[in-house]
Amino acid sequence: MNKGFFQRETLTVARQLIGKLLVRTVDGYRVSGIIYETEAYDGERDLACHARSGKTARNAVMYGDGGHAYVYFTYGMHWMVNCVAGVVGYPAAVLIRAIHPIEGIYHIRRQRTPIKEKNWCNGPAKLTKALSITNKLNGVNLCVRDSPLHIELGLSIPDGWISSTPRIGIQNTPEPWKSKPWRFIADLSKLKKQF
DNA sequence: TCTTCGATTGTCT
DNA sequence: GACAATCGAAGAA
Repeated sequence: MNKGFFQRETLTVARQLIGKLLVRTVDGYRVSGIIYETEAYDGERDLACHARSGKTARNAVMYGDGGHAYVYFTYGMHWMVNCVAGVVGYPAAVLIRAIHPIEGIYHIRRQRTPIKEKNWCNGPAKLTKALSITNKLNGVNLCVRDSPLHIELGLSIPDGWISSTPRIGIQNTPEPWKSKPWRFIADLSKLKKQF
């Protein structure tokens, strides 16, 4: 994807990332999946966003240019991957919550065994495990094909396949942020019929 | 299928 | 010192 794709309103980026292909390159081979669930985190005003208390060493990448990866560690054991949205100076990102595996199934199976196949990539920390995404990829450019992690055009998803709900795992966030319908999720059963 | 609960450590107050 | 943009096992139904 070109950089302009990411330099837009965070909610637009979150919606448009549904159906795109997330590609991880490991030792020259591709491990990838179609994105079908995302969440938008939009600026310092958004009290669910990591940038709510200003710039820190951890969230610095979010303040940079759109089209880069923001990878962080949480719950003492999990990595999460986001696409930075917007332009330099405006902290915003879109969390990738779930993907449908397409390439590199062998790699994914090896990472996720003995978990059942349907649960390989249906959660933000699950897909980072499946694609071997860690803090080493924090800040990488998602717009170039030779990057170890990047986004490609994938499928066009009809609006009718997508629903939006409040974001997950932000129970202690004050309103109105807790209830903002900034989570986008596509109907996986319909998506699967494309293959 | 649903609910509960322990795991485990970087980051910020 | 508290908490976190979660996961997966175990037990109940």
